[in-house]
Amino acid sequence: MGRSPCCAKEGLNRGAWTALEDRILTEYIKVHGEGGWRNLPKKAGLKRCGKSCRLRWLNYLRPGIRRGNISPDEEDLIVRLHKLLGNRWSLIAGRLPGRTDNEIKNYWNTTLSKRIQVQEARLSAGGEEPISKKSKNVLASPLSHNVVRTRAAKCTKVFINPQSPRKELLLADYDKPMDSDHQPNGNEFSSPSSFENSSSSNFLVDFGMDSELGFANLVSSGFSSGDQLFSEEMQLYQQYWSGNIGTGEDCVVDDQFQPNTILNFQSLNSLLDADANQGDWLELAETS
DNA sequence: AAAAGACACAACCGCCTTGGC
DNA sequence: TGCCAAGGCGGTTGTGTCTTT
Repeated sequence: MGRSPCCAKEGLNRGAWTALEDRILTEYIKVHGEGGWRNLPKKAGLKRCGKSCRLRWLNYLRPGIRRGNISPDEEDLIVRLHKLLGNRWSLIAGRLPGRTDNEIKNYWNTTLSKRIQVQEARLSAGGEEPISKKSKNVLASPLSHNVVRTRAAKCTKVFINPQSPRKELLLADYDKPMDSDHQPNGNEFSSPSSFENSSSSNFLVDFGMDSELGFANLVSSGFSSGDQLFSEEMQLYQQYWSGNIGTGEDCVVDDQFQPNTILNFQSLNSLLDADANQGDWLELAETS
């Protein structure tokens, strides 16, 4: 009944890893490589759950891990990315070389969320009650009004409402706040304009890509050097919007765009530099 | 100096997604 | 197409350390 546990718990070590266990795991992975976590403990001679081995390796033993001393720049980046992505720790960590999702998550929950809370409390003149341990989880949750939900929007086609100007989706439009009550469905990806018009079907994007991947790559590829965003795919996309690719009504574009294809953001830097509501312009549908 | 409370972070848990068959 | 195993992820807990009283 129910899900079988990842491993038998009996006779396994739990809690903090010893130096010896670390060495065994490191040596084993050096020889055999990563993967096969379930069988790894038995093969390596570790009395640990496979998941535990994986976590230990990814978060602490893996080469290139940086520990502690999160710089102000990194901190700033975390705050911005969290504002945009919510608790997508792995995505955030992907933008911070050497940092792990677990470390960032911990840092957020113990330090940053509180600091932000204090800052916000100062801004809003009324004094707020001190942060209790119980309120931590609330603080850690994404700010719902401006978090980009990037999950599961598989796309293979682009549909354009012929009535809509092609460049309607350029960044200028995204300055407008989106109707937060709007609940997109299916594979819909709507421009703010379409939200404002309560016409969610004006614009559908289906790029044959995992939008999460696309956005993750957007974040990781262009964030620190905004103009890099204008990759080949970007140029293709721009050509498309300027009418050089695809013609006619309800243009269907297949295979023109690679997974990293993104909308015409001027740069992610400017995106993140803008005010707190900036994240509102993008919302990808969650599949239900 | 000791106890209590707060903090920081490593590790665990369970759900979800993905890929192979 | 459905099932299952494996991997990945985010939330939560446990515990050692630090700070305050």
